[in-house]
Amino acid sequence: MSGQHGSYEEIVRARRGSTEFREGFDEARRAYLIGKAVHERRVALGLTQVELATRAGMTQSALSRLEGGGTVPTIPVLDRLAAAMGMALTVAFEPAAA
Amino acid sequence: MSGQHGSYEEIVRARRGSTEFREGFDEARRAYLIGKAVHERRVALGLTQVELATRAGMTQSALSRLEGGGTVPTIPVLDRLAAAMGMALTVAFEPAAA
DNA sequence: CTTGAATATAGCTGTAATGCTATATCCTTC
DNA sequence: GAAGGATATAGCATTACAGCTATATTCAAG
Repeated sequence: MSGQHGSYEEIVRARRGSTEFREGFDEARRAYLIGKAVHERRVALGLTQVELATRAGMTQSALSRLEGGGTVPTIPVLDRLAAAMGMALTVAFEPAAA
Repeated sequence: MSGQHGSYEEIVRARRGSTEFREGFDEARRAYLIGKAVHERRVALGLTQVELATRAGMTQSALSRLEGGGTVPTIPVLDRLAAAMGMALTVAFEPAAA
């Protein structure tokens, strides 16, 4: 058990510095932040998922998945969502923070 | 010929106002603008496609396709490109212009 | 014109998001 | 607790992007 325990922690420690691990983390955060923004805006508009999804030409299940941070949405989907929420999507390269 | 000619123009005219047509146009423009931004930044950095693609962990062919506006890139790819170009990607919902 | 580097394209495969339908689960009201 | 609305999840199919390799085309220098 102890051998397995040490081995597991070593693996996690090694992966933490790897590009793949970081990308996975960044993607999950990106998905989370987008989902959160959509959720908040939807609630602010007083819409159900069905209503917003219908407006955005998508399914309630897809919207639920998105709001929950389960996927990194495609830009066309985000464009449609933005329009449905009376907003505009900005996708831009900006100077990197120091 | 004239019947077909008129019919074709009517179809185009009808499609122009349709959501599908507009979405296709908006997507193409989105792809174009993103590709243009990447191209300009790459040239400004004095990098070849191979060099930038390598930095961004993608293939030269994918980069060429992207720069040419052939695809609407996924957000993870744009994130990697931004990092490779020393920039940051912004994806945000903003108030719609009037 | 030739050569080599840079870029664009072709054709196929793999992957992840989204769509679809159905259903489970949660939440609120009575 | 029951009922109904809202949301989350399951499982499968479809689609588009990106990967891969190879090659065609373009471009610039000699």
